[in-house]
Amino acid sequence: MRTVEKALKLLDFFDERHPVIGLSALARMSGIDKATVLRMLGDMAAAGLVEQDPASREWRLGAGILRLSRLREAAFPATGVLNPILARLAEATGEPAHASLRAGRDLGTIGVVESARSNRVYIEPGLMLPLHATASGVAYTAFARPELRAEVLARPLAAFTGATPTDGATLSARLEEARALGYACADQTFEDEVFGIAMPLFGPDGFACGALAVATPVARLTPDLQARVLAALAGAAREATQGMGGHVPDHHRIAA
Amino acid sequence: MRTVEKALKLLDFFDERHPVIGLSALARMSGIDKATVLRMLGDMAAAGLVEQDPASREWRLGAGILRLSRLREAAFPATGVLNPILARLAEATGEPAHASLRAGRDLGTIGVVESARSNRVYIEPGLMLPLHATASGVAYTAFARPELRAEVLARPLAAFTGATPTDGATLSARLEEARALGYACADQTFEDEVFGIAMPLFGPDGFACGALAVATPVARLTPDLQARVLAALAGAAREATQGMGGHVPDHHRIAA
DNA sequence: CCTGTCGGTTCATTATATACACCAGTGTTT
DNA sequence: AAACACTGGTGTATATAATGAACCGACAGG
Repeated sequence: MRTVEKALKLLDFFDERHPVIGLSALARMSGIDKATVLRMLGDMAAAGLVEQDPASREWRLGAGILRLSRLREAAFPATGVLNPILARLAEATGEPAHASLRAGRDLGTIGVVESARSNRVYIEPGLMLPLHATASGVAYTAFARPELRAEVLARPLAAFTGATPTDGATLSARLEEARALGYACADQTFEDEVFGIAMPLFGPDGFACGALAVATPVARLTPDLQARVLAALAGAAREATQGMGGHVPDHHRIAA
Repeated sequence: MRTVEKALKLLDFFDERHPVIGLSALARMSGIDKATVLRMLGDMAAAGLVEQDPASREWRLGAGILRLSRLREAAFPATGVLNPILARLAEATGEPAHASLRAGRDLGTIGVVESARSNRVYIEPGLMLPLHATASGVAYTAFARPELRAEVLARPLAAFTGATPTDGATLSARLEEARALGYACADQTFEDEVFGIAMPLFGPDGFACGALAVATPVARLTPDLQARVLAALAGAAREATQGMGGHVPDHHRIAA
């Protein structure tokens, strides 16, 4: 594997449960030799992607990421546009809403607004959403560039729950359904007890660049709630696409 | 040079003036062969650090950065804490305020709040602030870990204006002055006509981890304005340090 | 038609990354 | 106290992965 790719994969070991990681632990997690990991961390630290706590000698994501993030937001506003839309969406539906954009192979969650309820789905910040196993992923893939659809179908499809589509035929049917409806649903395909409803966000080229989604506990899902969510999502997704400078293609129609 | 380091240096060519860059242009700017740059971009795209516009084939910073940024903010809130403080600081002083944190060799600007005035200093988003040539850099370096001070003094000091301190003795005096005063001033040492006033932000270990600064056009700087800025900065910096979980060391006293 | 530039690919050469062994420091357990 | 199991970090021979010149097809302008 390419060295740069390997080094950057180290970043993926940092998440909500592992905000700081020691050298040996990171080497163990990644299966890469300690000496190599250390050199990679040093290189990434020089770019500000990671930084080392001088006291504990543990590593964490670096402030350079915040700088790059600001830089990207200045050129292509996404977070700034999406957050207020997510807030209204969560308010209107009473369930947490989240937005994700293509980042590498999968969708990276870049915005989450929780709902006020106590029993609600928890969406981890920065969670990666697999394209075949989430409502967002299916909604995105269905309206992404055709090459991507073929590529996703060719990949091995990991099972996250018993309901995860793991064969190309099933996934292909889901994608067709999403294209017909204009949105995608995921009934516990990624996490048990969680039902996801998602609509694509479009880029300037008329192809999907991400998704907007609402997640509810299956126990609370009623036809009425689903209808309300869809109505709110449709407006929110259109607004989000326009706000980011995207273009909703003519063929994209929401079943009302 | 290490391959990973070289690859990540490519990210630094993206700024406000160059939000998207083509392959050949990036190769030219970096002095690295086209083929190598392409492979590096591919690896970084797999991690979501960059992405390619499918239409124009040009490259830009990727959405994965937004994801990582959220992840870091969830673990170590900085932007979220600093922005409201910056807003109040800009409001109180009438001049733009900015915050920066250590990112690699220099300070990376991670938050800027402009003032309402028409004639004001413009701070580019994501700008890197050299440690020896800016008020923020001097304030940070003066209160950073001693090893860092030695390292900075050992580096060659680039001149940005005629007033930039380029020899160790001058810089060393500036650092001593900053340590005595508790803040640093920069009279056109980075940009002509710009006067910067900065105070350090402290980490949990009692050493500086960044800086909070106000920039004014030299023409407008009066003793009165400087006093107002210093008063506002002192409160803001203390608040910011505490908000990020840092610890203001006992020896750090602000001359009132 | 010629020319310059673009993004991208190929492949022999070589420079770079790798992993083993090792070191020093620290905290636990015996 | 002594042995042990960790930790973060270093040095170096070996092998792997990075490199860059040449090349390709496409496109734009003169």
